Amino acid sequence: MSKCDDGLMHIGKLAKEAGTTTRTVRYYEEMGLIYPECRSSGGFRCYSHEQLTRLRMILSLKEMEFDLEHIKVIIDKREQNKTAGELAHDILEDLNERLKEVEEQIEHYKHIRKTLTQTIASICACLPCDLRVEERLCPACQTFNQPTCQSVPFFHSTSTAETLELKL
Amino acid sequence: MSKCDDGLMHIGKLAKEAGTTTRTVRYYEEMGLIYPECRSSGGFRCYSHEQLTRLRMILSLKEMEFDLEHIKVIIDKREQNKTAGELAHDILEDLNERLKEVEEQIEHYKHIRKTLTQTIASICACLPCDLRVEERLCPACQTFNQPTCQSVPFFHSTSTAETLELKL
DNA sequence: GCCCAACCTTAACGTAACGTCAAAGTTTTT
DNA sequence: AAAAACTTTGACGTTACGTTAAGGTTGGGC
Repeated sequence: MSKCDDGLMHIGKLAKEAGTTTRTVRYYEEMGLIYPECRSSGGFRCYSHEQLTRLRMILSLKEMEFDLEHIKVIIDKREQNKTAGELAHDILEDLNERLKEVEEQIEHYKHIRKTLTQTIASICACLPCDLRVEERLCPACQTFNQPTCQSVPFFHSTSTAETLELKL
Repeated sequence: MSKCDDGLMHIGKLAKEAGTTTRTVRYYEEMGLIYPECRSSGGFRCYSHEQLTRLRMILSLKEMEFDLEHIKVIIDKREQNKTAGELAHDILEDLNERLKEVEEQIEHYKHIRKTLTQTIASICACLPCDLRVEERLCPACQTFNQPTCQSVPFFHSTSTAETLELKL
């Protein structure tokens, strides 16, 4: 009979059940997010099923890419003696805020995609060019913002960038 | 007449022109991405307009969220004595690969958005609940995966998560 | 009671791309 | 020449862990 046997588990089991690593669990402990129920006589961390639930909540929020600081704030709200309705209200704020950020991320990456796509199209035009490095450095092509020399690829962008500032 | 006056500029000017910071420029130098044309007698870095163009290229690629290691590889390709067409071919590979990753990012955040939206909808149902913390811990609600108790909010998810694992 | 594998402990360095001092030297302006 | 503005190197801080390292603990078999 181990000291940690009445429904408790060591860190390895906890981590595996939650689908994470022991290092992560220890780190979360350092950050004040989760603590073992007790320690074995030898110093091993022992966790209850309730801890497992808590860990799963943390990982859930992490999947939404909340940072640990924020996750701490969110799960600590449960400890404040509020009604479930009040708690729901609080947490909804966090989730809605995060939702907004996520939508901004989507827009951000759509913007990147657009720029990339346009740059790719531009550069495709240069595939047939046979000029070498030295030849590419002709005065005409060094004219900024004016790709006057047709056979020498010179991609650029102003601050209202449509394509990347790439010089071949 | 400064030592750095024939069309050259110090690091502050360079950074400002490129829309970045001096710390960033120095860091890029550490990483082997860009070097000053020369140093003043007092040790100040002096950059030419060509360096500025290079820095702009680096920042352009950074906006596409290439890591610096990769950016180094890409801009170093210009030094290899290839034709513009060959170079274009090489760079197109990098850009297309990045494009694919960006599209994955978009899907990733769309997935997060979906989960968040569904969780928000679930939790909204709990807003009218008046139960307090201790009351919420009733045996019925601790039954995993079975929110049998209607007035006690208990949000969960299996591995095929549709909403977050949040327990109010 | 002993042994060994499998597990656990703390400690500490490494990561990416800079931000942010600090203390001291240089350049530019007044 | 003094002061303001700029630059230098150096070094620690950031986030969320991964990855050794060196050494204890547990659990099961004999």
